[in-house]
Amino acid sequence: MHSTRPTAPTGEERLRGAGLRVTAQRIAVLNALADYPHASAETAFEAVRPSIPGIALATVHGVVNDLTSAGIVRRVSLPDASTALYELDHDDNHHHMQCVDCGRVEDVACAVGAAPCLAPSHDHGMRLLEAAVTYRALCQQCERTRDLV
Amino acid sequence: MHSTRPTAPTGEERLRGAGLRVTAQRIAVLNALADYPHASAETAFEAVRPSIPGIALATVHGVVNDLTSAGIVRRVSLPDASTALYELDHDDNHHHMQCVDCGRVEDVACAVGAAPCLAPSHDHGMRLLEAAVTYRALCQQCERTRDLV
DNA sequence: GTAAGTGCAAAAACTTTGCATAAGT
DNA sequence: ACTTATGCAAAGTTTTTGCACTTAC
Repeated sequence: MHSTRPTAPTGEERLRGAGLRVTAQRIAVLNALADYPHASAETAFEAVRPSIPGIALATVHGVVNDLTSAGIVRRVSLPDASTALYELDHDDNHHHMQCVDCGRVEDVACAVGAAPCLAPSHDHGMRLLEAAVTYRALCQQCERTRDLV
Repeated sequence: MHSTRPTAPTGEERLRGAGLRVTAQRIAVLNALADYPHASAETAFEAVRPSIPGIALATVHGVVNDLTSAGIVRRVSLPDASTALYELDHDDNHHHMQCVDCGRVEDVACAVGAAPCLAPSHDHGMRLLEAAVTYRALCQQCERTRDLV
């Protein structure tokens, strides 16, 4: 029997749903973010170049900005990365673990699921939207290297 | 009767404890961060200029980098700030709440206290150092402004 | 006296902007 | 057709680097 489970929307569907035009550049960037989660604009640019040789880095910046505003992509700001990273927004409110030495980033599932997953001790009169958790850590490889010092 | 409660170490004591030389610039930056928590390098620079007219912005960057490496200062990377912010590290493992509209930052006490205050669902083979929580929120003032749109 | 820190200028890294051209609807 | 997006180049921001000079120890 065939599954009746709804499939995740394609990049094209996501763009149309947000009222954005479907361009080769946007599709290519979405594909690059699927291949390289937590990619910088530069990384996405390099990943996209083979399929769209003429693309400009400024265009990639424009694309990730547009897609972030549309809620299709999430911008991730981590303490130990100097540049902004981007990932597909799957509405799963997951968090990130980063090696403070090499900067490697891993996803960490959120136990709660819906945002905000954590209540602050004081709301400072602000309306809470979401809680982003970053786990700062040391990966095995870096820990070994560090022991040699 | 006199209190026997230990006082917080002074900037000079913290510098000496880290094996760093005590300079007027470093003391001034530490004082600026006490006056302006969550200051950018530029903000600290402006705050320090009256007392040390000849100081260079590059020096402030150097100071906050050195003090961050020494664990005296914490670098705070927030999703809705384009520049790095710095605060004195009081080892209280507190978190931050930021208005996504105006960028205002408030401290949020951590219920647990000691880092890491939160356990990840999966550690990816990494040794956990600390969990940093950023609450993205909307302050009353910005919410009102937004309602007018 | 020696090593560490600072000031300055220049460069690097990252992102945005303005405008003509091209492409999507 | 009309509007939006792209490519390019240029400028804007933020941060780092190299080297001579100064200061803390």
